Amino acid sequence: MDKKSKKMVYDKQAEILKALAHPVRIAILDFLKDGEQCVCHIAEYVASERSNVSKHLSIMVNCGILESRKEGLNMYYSLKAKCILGFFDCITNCIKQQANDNIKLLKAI
Amino acid sequence: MDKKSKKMVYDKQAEILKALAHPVRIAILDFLKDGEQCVCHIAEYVASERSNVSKHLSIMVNCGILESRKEGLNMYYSLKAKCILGFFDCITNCIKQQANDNIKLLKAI
DNA sequence: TTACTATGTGATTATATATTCACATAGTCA
DNA sequence: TGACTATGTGAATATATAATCACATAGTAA
Repeated sequence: MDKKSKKMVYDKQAEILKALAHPVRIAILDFLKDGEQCVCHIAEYVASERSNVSKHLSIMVNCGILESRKEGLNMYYSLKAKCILGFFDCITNCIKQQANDNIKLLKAI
Repeated sequence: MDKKSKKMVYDKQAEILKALAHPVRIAILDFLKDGEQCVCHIAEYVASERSNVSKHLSIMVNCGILESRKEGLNMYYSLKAKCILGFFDCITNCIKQQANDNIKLLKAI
């Protein structure tokens, strides 16, 4: 792959990772892991304004992480890219290892 | 888990995802997938200033994604959390699906 | 129709992140 | 020692992202 194509791929990959890299959006993904939810329940779970939650949701829909369907007045959002749930085991391991390192450091002081 | 603990976990997870969510840092991870590299080679690969690359590297070291070792004048960086490489298959699938959707849309117009 | 509800959008402001440049540090080697 | 090289850091600036509020839209139901 040439340099320009690689740059394009890195940019696109970053776009998707950016769409994941926010505590509110991570909370949403966690909430959606067991199935679709409407915006009002999501907003309640993440304890944030609905308009703000709408924006977070649209960021994730736009990059293909979530999908939505309308039913009456409600919009239901669900996880489209289920493989993303697998990321969190790896991330949790990083966090645990860091925490253990800190404990060791603390004992050494 | 109570709300406060959940919030802490989401924040920490976001911190790690943020550390991944940048095209230069993704390029670095891609470059390091086959083994350690010194800063000068990394800077050359990602085509960015060394001081800037240093900062990107320290972001990833600080959250446990990379580790480093010094040899003479050079610092060698390597991937510590190898499981992160697995993320990119999932992300690439999202990108492919989006691209296919766009092709369908284009044909429909 | 009118009043109501859930959701989305645009403008503004606030906050966080990235880049650049000048300089500091640490190690190498004549 | 002094000149050199690789790397890191701090301050300033530039850019991107998030939150808030007021308002718009679309569907519901009297």
